[in-house]
This record gives sequence, C-alpha cells and structure tokens, in this order.
Amino acid sequence: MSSLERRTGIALWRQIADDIRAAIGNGAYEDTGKLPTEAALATQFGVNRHTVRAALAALARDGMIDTTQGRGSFVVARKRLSYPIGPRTRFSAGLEGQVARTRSRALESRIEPASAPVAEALHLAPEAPVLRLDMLGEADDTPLSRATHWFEASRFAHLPDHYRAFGSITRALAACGVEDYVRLFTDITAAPASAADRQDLDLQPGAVVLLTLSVNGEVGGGPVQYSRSRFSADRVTLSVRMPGGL
Amino acid sequence: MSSLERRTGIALWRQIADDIRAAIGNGAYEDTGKLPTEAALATQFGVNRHTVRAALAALARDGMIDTTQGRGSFVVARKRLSYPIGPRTRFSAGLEGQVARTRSRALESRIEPASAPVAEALHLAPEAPVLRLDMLGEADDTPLSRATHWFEASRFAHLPDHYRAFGSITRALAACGVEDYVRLFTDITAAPASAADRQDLDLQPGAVVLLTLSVNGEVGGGPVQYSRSRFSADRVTLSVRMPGGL
DNA sequence: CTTATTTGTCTAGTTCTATAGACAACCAAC
DNA sequence: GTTGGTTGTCTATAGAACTAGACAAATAAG
Repeated sequence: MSSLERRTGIALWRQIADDIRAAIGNGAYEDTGKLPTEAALATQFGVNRHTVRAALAALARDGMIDTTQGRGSFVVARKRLSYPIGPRTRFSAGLEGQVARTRSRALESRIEPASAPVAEALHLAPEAPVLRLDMLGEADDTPLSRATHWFEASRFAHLPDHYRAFGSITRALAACGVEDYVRLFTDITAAPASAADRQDLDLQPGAVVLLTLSVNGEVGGGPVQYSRSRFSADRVTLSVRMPGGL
Repeated sequence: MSSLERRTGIALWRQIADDIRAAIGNGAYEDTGKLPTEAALATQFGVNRHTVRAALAALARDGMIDTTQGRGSFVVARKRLSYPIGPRTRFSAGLEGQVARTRSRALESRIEPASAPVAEALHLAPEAPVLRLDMLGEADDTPLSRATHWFEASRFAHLPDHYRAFGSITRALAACGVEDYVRLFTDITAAPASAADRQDLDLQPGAVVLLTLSVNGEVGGGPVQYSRSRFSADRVTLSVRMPGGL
C-alpha cells in the first residue's frame, strides 16, 4: 500500500513521519485528533512497531503530536504563519496580528560584481557592481526567512546606512529616492534545506525550504531590487492574494 | 563549516547531495560548471570520499550532474517548468511554449460530505454534499501535479460528464453556467513528498512537493472551486505575476 | 477492582550506512 | 608515451537503522 523504499538515504522512520505529517495536513484525523495505535500503524506501513515509534518520536519532538502512555498519540493543532505575496508586501506589515514581534536583521552587506541572473533582472551590464544585502527575518525570535537582496551599487551605495537608521528596507529605499515600489513578479519553488539553511533558519536535516526569487521595481519605472529568499516551509505559507479578483 | 548531522534519519550522503544541489541553484559553479573533485568535497564536508561518491551518484541519477572518469563532475543545466499563478491561470495555457504536450487526466470523481475547510471556503454548511474531482496534470508524459478539486454538488453534478466531453475544467464549468471565473487566492507551502505523492508523481523518497491551496470563483460572485494541489518541486516553479505592477 | 488496550523499555540479531585504505582505469597535458 | 590528477572498484571494519519478541507501566472502561 504505502510503498516505502529502502537504500534511499531516507530512514524508514522518517518516510513514515513525512507520511503521517502529510495525512495530518490533509485533515485525516480531524474528527478525534487521535492517530491509529502504534501497532496499527506498524501493520499499515508494513514495518516493525519500533520503526513507527521512531517516526512518532520525531513528530512529537517537532510538536506535531502529543503521545501519552496507555492513551495514544494526538494531533496538536499548529498554524503556519501566512506570508502575503502581493504587489506591496512588506515583511513586518504582512505578519502583523499573527505574531507579537517581527524583526529583520541585516547580516552582511557588500559590493560585488553582478552575476548573470542579477544583471539581467536589474537591466545592468554583466559584472556591473551591485550592492548585496543579506538579511534574516524573525518572528518572535524564531527565524522565518533568509533573504539576499541585490541593488544597483551606484544609486544605492548608502542603503545599508539608511537601513541601519530606519530598520526597514522600504524606508531605506525611500531615503535613496525610491518613492513607491511594487513587487513585479515572484517565482516560487522548494527544496530540501541545505546545511547553510539549517544553520541560518535553525532547521533539522530533512526540513524543507520555500525558495522565492522576486523582482521589485518603482511604479512606472524599472527594476530596483532582485531578491532570493528562503523560508522555512514548516513555519510559513506564502499567501498570494489576487488584487483584481474581488 | 557545513555542519552535517547524524542520527537524523537523513543519510550523510543525502545531506551532502542536498547541499550541492542548493549550491548549484545559487550559481556556485556557474563559470566552468565543474564541481570540486571528490577528494576536495570529502575534506570540505569532513567526510569519507565514498560518502561523497554516494551523493554525486544520486545527483547523477537525478540528471543534475554528469560524471566521467578522469575528468570530474559537471553541472547539467536543467530548467524547471514555470507554472503561472495569476487571476486567470489555466493548466494547459500556462505551460504552452514550454513543453510539447500537456494533458490533465481525471482520476476519480465522487460526491462526499464537505470537510470543515471545504465548507468554509465554498460558503456551504458543514457536511453539505460536494463534488470531489481528483486530477493528474502531465507535461510530455511526466506527471507534474496532483490536484483535488471540490465543487458544490447540486450545481455541478454533471461537471465530470462535461469534463470528459471537453477535457478542460474551464469549459466544463462554462457548460454548468460559470461564464468567467478567476483565482481568488492561493496559499503555498512545501513538504517532503508522502508515499502517496511519490506514487502519483513518480518521485523518489526525499523529494519535495509544493502544496497549494486555492479558491476560484466567478467574477463578482461567490467561490466556486476549492483546490488542493501538489506539485513536484523538482519540476516546477510557481510564478506569481502581478497584474497591477507594470 | 479487574480487564483489555495502549505506550514504554529491554535484549538480541540482521541489514544498511559510513570509514579506511589500496589499487586499477581513465583523462588531459606535456 | 609518460606523468599527474581524477574517477571507478574492491576489501574490511565499526556503527547506526531495522526487525523480532517479550514484558512492564499507564490509561480507560466495565
């Protein structure tokens, strides 16, 4: 039935954990919130009970379920933060009401030659100098996203200073003469978290990150900002609201 | 440096493979396309050369790299299909020009009582009868997405028949009196592929799926369609174009 | 209180993962 | 052709993951 595979580099207990996680997400145990017994899961997955226990232990560590002896395992409701992807998304504004406190921290900024995709997105010559800004987005002291932004170097040379002063990219851009800017497009995909992601976002191996690639620009003007972000898929959903539709 | 962790249910070689995959995605080896030698990677990751070889073998199986004896390993450029998420996205239309042939196939359709989220999204009473339609989206015979759609049962009872006749949900809806419908919103997250995903989308353990949850409705009307889709993250990026912006 | 059910813990044996080292096969450059 | 660098293959060993079975401990229901 639930064909698990061996020799894939993913331990059986983790495949089972992923499966149960997906089932919870599909609302499988919605009525009572109770998972099948360990014995039942073991036969369902065609696996030893100890292997199921390892999977359940992992889910319990992640706070997905709560297990007590003699009773069973129960789903713990947990919501992901909803991160809006709209024409005018701002990091902090979009998360308001969902968390007590948001913070975005600049990790590093430097000038570097534009790589091919950066140059193309910003309409610059290849290898043209660009300002690179690495940032970490946090909500209630939990890291949510790791983003790298690129800007044309000459026009935005003092952006990091303004950012330090204001604590907001939007305001720092305004100080550089960008009155109003909008998100032009966003490409979204996903991948297993790399070691770097795990360090930055405090994730465990096997975690998944949402990868977004977006370009922001001035209204009626050209592109201003090229960004690559990595979100912890455990913690956020990207929410695309259609401005036209309703 | 690249802190790999043990006893996590993810074999070291797979963590390394994920890491190299991410590095390729970040354009790390863009200049020559050549990866470091196995020996170099082994020291970089603090691991035995055989472990690195297992990682490279996995990447080669996935078509990410090409390895030849005496030369080394080289990145194979491979593009993901871009799946547009806009107000008026249609499965086949959005992929035109990227692949030779797209196909969407109905797997199953049945009437069932609405679960809580379905009822809420479609503005129906809980447990109200809804039509559930399971579909598989393919491009050039490769499965791309697995979607489940829900519609109000009474109004769209004959939708499956119309779909069989026209081969398109848009046209089938038109036959049910829905003149023009638009995407109202889409929530996007990601997770490891479950066993069911692996079967439906022909994926390997450790693969990642993009999960979308969307509601479509009539222009100036209420919600009509509630959908949950699962995309192979290896094969697609979701592309959000802002209609207002530019 | 008694009983059936369910989770927790222990031991032992097997299979997979990772390390270590050695050497062959192949490629590119001289 | 020779050399240096790189990937391919083999053997052996240690440790982690998985299986199997048994029994204790906690819960819930009668």
